[in-house]
Amino acid sequence: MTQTVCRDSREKARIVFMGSPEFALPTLEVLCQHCDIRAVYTQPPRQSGRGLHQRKTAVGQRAEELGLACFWPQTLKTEEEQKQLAGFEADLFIVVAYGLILPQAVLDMPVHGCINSHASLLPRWRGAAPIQRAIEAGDSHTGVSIMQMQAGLDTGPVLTAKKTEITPEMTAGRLHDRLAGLSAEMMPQAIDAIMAKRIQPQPQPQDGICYAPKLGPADTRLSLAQPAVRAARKIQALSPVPGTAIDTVSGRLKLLTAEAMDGQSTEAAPGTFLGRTKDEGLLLACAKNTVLKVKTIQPAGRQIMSGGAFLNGHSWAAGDMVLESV
RNA sequence: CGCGGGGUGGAGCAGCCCGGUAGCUCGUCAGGCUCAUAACCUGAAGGUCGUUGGUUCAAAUCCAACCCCCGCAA
Repeated sequence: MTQTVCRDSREKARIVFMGSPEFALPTLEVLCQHCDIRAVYTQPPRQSGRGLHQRKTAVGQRAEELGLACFWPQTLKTEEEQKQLAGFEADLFIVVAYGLILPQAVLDMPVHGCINSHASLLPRWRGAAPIQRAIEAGDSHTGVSIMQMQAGLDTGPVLTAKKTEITPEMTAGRLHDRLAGLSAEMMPQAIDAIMAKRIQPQPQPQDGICYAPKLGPADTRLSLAQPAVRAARKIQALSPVPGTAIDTVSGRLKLLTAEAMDGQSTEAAPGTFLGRTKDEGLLLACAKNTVLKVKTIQPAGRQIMSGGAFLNGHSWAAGDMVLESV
């Protein structure tokens, strides 16, 4: 039995997998079959969530369930950590949303280098929040790129990329799942190609570079003093987590899905409630006479519900200013 | 022991402080009005008020314990 495992292992690429959030899970699952995973690296458990308990990362948790050796160093800059990492004698490091910087010494460690899958069509949206920023910007499409890692932030030459459409109904959550799946689909081929040296990584073009800064506190508050189209994109870009909210006379409302009402206009000031739609939407005035249809909503402390359901329990009348004056 | 909100017919809420007939908006069903309708009118069905125990003549309401859901912050 042990011999069988050894024989299989010789044929499979020996890798170290590095990743942290859910985005990396589908790829981890696939590689579990396709490679000999010598070790999994992830971010250390942190206090998080309600109650501030120590929580493992999604990857840490899954790796444990899969019976994989799992490590969560604070940094890879120390000699000690690097020595351990080198001990796995991996052909390749696979990095998917790991969140720790790999020092040059680590990048140089595996025979075939380090490859990283990134949720955008590079060089567009390098950085921390490519999925959200692509939706927020109103991009018509995005994708996944797998690149050979370099020291810079998502600057390495691209091995392969796959494109997918961003429809108006797309939320960050759904796009996240789609791209996470794409990454998993693409990775085995990319690994085979690089191991066989069948692929020539293409340097990223100098044109079209842009960066996707990580989400911050400012992103979780929505201004209606912008056209409905922009507000709707922002809502979809932050949905379902962390979500973006407005403060109303009925408390804080996280807006989870919305669309701009192209055909409609209003004279009412931004923040005015304009009525409900037959399909359970809630209409709000935005800047420049535009109208926003909020489809789903989550009041603080409550469940997610449709705009119409929310209105059933609140006596908002068309024409009311519902934004809480600051 | 981070801070906080909530569990009431199918949905969203009020009632709780100050115990005493189950309320509102919507949905569903039936009928009516209408050329017609997502509009309007009339009527009906549908609830162990999260669970268990306690106090009381009487508990959705007061007390205790427990279960479940969620927001903030990180």
